[in-house]
Amino acid sequence: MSDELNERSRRILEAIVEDYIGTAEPIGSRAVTRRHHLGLSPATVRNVMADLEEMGYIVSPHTSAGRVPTEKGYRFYVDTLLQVGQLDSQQKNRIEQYYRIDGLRVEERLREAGKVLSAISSYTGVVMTPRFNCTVFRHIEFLKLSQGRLLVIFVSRSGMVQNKVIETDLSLSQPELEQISNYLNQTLSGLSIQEIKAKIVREMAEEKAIYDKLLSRALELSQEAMSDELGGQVYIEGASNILEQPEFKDLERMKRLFRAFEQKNLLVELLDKSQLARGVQIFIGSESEYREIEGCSLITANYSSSRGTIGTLGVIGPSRMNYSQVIPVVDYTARLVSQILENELE
Amino acid sequence: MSDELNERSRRILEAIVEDYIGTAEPIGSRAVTRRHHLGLSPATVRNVMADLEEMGYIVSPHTSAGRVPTEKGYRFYVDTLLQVGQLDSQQKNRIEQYYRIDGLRVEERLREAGKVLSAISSYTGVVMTPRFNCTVFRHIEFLKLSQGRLLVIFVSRSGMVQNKVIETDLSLSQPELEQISNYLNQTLSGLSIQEIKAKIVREMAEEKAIYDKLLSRALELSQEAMSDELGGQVYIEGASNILEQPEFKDLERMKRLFRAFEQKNLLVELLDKSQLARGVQIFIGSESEYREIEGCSLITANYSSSRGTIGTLGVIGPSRMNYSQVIPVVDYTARLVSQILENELE
DNA sequence: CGTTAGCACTCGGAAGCGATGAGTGCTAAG
DNA sequence: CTTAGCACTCATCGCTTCCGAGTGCTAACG
Repeated sequence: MSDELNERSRRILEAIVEDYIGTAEPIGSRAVTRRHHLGLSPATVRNVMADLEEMGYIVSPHTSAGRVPTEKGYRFYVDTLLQVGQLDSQQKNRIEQYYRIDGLRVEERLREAGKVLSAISSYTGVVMTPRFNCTVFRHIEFLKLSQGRLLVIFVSRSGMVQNKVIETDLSLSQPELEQISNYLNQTLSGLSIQEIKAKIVREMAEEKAIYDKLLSRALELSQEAMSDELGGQVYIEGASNILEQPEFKDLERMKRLFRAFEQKNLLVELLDKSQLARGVQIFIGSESEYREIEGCSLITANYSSSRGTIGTLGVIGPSRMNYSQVIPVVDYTARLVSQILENELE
Repeated sequence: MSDELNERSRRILEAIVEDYIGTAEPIGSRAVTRRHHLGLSPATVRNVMADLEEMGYIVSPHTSAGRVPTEKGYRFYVDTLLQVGQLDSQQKNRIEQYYRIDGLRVEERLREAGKVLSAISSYTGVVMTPRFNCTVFRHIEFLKLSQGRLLVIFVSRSGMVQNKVIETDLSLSQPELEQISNYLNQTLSGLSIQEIKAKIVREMAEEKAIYDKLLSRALELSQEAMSDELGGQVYIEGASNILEQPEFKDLERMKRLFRAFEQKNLLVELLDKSQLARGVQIFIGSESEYREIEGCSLITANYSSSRGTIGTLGVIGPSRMNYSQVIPVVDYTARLVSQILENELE
């Protein structure tokens, strides 16, 4: 596909994309020659632009307007034209400043990261907390709420606290529950949740051989407790920031985006996908397969600790997004968050 | 003040407010006579309207438009003209339907309440979780994160889990921390946080007399742990709902509101105020003293359990809000939430 | 043969303009 | 005190016009 475009066409496409990112207004042939002295006349540029349009990289909103990049255009730009620079140290400092706060919980730090992303990029920041499955066990606690209902509290090695309510037929007294907690805390410490799940299944299979009532109950409870996926919460920060973008003058479009923000499960799916890949990922417009965020792009990166904790963060903005600026910011923030998860917990 | 208006004026003001709530368009003298047969001619109504305007209950946006209620107008309407009906059982059912979900944590239930408020009112729902200070102690747990940093987990009697990170000079081993946890769990069980704080202060004062090292450390830790206000989280649900309201055609106004939603501490302050009162509270426009939510009204009610837990929930919408419908919804939802807090935990 | 100048054409958006009509305040009669 | 009548105001709507940015095409140029 990249053979399709010769050097000149590329430079012109690049000019159009960059100018459009800057101005949010359709770019005409004249504007291209004016701002980038390519040694070409507007007429020549026009010919090239007609070709680019034919190939689907740009479109014109109406006859007498300039051209605007299509998704394909942005994609080509991002893949082959764009070179992402390093963050200058000034911006690095600016990001780091945000993290100089002590005594925060992991959750707060993650939320803070979302705010940073939003503030620096001037779009909207998103952070997905680590999936429970991807964390390492540190501590579990059972508290009896009422007959048949138990509150379970998990703590992961990185210090994230999660809780859920489970219903069970086993009628256990609080002292018995404490025994079970103690037992599990000893035997499961340091294992990943996935390992634990496997272990439980394995031991349950040998259950007939288990005469230890406590053990069998402990297994039953912990299976129940870990049954479904926990976590994967999404923080959306600075949603109002995105309203400054001229594309959201359009009321309808804005409503749709905010609806999407409220349906967080949608974002969870999307962010989950990007968790499989390494490095910075970029979804442009409908590539994300969610019509709700039509015309928007999403730039994500994973953060992780050597303990296996893994989550995703990123920025949502209009497709007309300042990729060259946002990409390194997302990248750097993800690294910083990883580092914090690593260091702060020693 | 209510002497100011005779019966006829009141009925006309009522008509204007109600019609305006319904149509969102300025109400003219003719419209009043047409929709409410008061046995008066438009000319008479005009005279009355001129008086009402003079007194500040209504204004006209421009010469040739009808009249629109002022904040004073809404306030008078709410205070003396409005009679709130009971919820019909159909709506009650509709609300209750939302709560038929099992196995939810208290936090999720509260969030759900916000969604209900939003869905039923078609404005935006807000819920403030109980302030930590207003809960009853159930359980505490200390986990060591790294040198000098401890994770503290609290559970309230209603099953709400909160955690924070504290920094301490005391270097304690995990077993010691467990001892302390156990000690505190035994001695503090069933006390309200406020009682506990008082107790700690009292016992600290007698500290010289304490030779029990464990006890003294336990006191120190728990004081640190409870030092500042926890909780008071605000959930905002259905923010996008409010965008359907014609007043938010105005981009600027909308931005301001969404900015306000992001500054949750602002809402915390506001909701805190209403926590002092009993029953349904109504803030109209600038009465709330927050310019950010200019032109908006807030209807709140407290929920509580006999255990002393207490929080606030409500609805935010434009001042042109359907008070007669929303007030009973907020009231009923608060009761329902109280009941759930009470029952579910047996 | 690629490039460029010239030109006619398109079309969205702003500006101007008058008609419309809802609504008002005032006055005078009932 | 109420109301009918009337002159007046002014936002809104639809219409036309104008402007200019931008295009595609053609023909000339190097």
